[in-house]
Amino acid sequence: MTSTKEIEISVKHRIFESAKDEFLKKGYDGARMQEIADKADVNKAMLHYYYGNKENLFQNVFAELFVEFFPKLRDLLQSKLPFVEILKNFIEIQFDIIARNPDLPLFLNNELARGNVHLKKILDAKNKNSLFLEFTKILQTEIKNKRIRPIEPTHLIVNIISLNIFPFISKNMLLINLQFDPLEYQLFLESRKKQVFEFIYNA
Amino acid sequence: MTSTKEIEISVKHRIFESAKDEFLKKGYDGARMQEIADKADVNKAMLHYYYGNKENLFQNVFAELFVEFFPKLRDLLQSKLPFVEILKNFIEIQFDIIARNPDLPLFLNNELARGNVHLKKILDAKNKNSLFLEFTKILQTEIKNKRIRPIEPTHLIVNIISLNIFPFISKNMLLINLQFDPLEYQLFLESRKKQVFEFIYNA
DNA sequence: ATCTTTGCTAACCATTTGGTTAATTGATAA
DNA sequence: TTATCAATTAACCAAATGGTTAGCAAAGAT
Repeated sequence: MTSTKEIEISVKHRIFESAKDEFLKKGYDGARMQEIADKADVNKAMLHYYYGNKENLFQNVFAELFVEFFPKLRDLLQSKLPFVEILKNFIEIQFDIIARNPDLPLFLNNELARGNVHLKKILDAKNKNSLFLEFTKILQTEIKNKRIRPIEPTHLIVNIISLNIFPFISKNMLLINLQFDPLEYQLFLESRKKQVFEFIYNA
Repeated sequence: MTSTKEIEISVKHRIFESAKDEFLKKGYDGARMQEIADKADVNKAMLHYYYGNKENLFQNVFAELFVEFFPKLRDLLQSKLPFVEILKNFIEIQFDIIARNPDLPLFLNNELARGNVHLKKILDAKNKNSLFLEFTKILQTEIKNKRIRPIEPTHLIVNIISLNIFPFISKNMLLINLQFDPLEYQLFLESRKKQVFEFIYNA
């Protein structure tokens, strides 16, 4: 029934998923090849058989993590929707993407801080004609036409990203400082999307 | 001139500072005892002589990192200043503390994400009668007296923290996404304190 | 039937890394 | 002067960890 080919895909895929878990949770340094193998329920030698070495496995994993990230936001910014709608959608789309990958932002910042050159290259490339440049232009037009309060576009953009991403990056700090239990935290996140929009809109 | 005692203090202190650097930069897993010894210009055995083992050295380091953190903010919240002043000072004090320890937030979130139990304990303890609870009370009073726009206090607090801390945690991402060079980033940070206050105040 | 290729495993290897130890130095006290 | 004790070092050790290898088993090709 299971052809050699199917098995190959399945094992390779299990390794990949397991590695993704492990790297996201523990970072490059903390991740253990043996642990990845165990979670994928394969012999450790299989990791090298399919992916050569740790570094390469790592790169395979996070190269995939970006595929989803940018297209939706780019489409939005090029649409002709009214500004409020763009703003609202921008916040929501970004929020949803991150909610689906809650460990990603902390992971990325970590690897960058660690000086992961390869990751930096990938990001630089993805970021060629920058989303934020485009957003900046839209904001400048709005400000010139006095449809929104004057603000340095860079700051506004950073504000939006901050408000959206920070609760995910700092999940554990928030749990401690606000004395949330995990359920309360969940509810908090769910009410957050709307709150962030309102907050930005008011400011 | 240099008595034995002075040397002891000096060597131990050099180890401590070096370890702080290394742990903040690389995290527990990434930090290397040899590297710490080299940076402190001492024999590796000295680390164990003075601090026993890696775990203990680590705990010594980050236990100290909190001393400065909370008292100032607590004093502020217990003062009788008008709300706007409290808000303004809260933002500024928090910002300044973090600006002086820019690597700390990322480090903390990391260690918590990796399940550092000891760190969690320290934070729990420091956080006993919570700052944020106190701030929440102040906010509720202000809202009841209709001096500020109604908002869930938790969200407002998270907003303030987000806006303040995120640019430090995500330094590298911002450098890439906004295509800043380090100098521009520096200037950006300096203008940020005021911007954050205005933004919050308007919202 | 048999040869070849591919997926897979156990056992092994080399390096790194946290940690130890025995010996040395140098200051201080007797 | 000598005994003592803390500070320091080089050399070493054991465990962990990323990586390799020789061989097996089963599917496909000839």
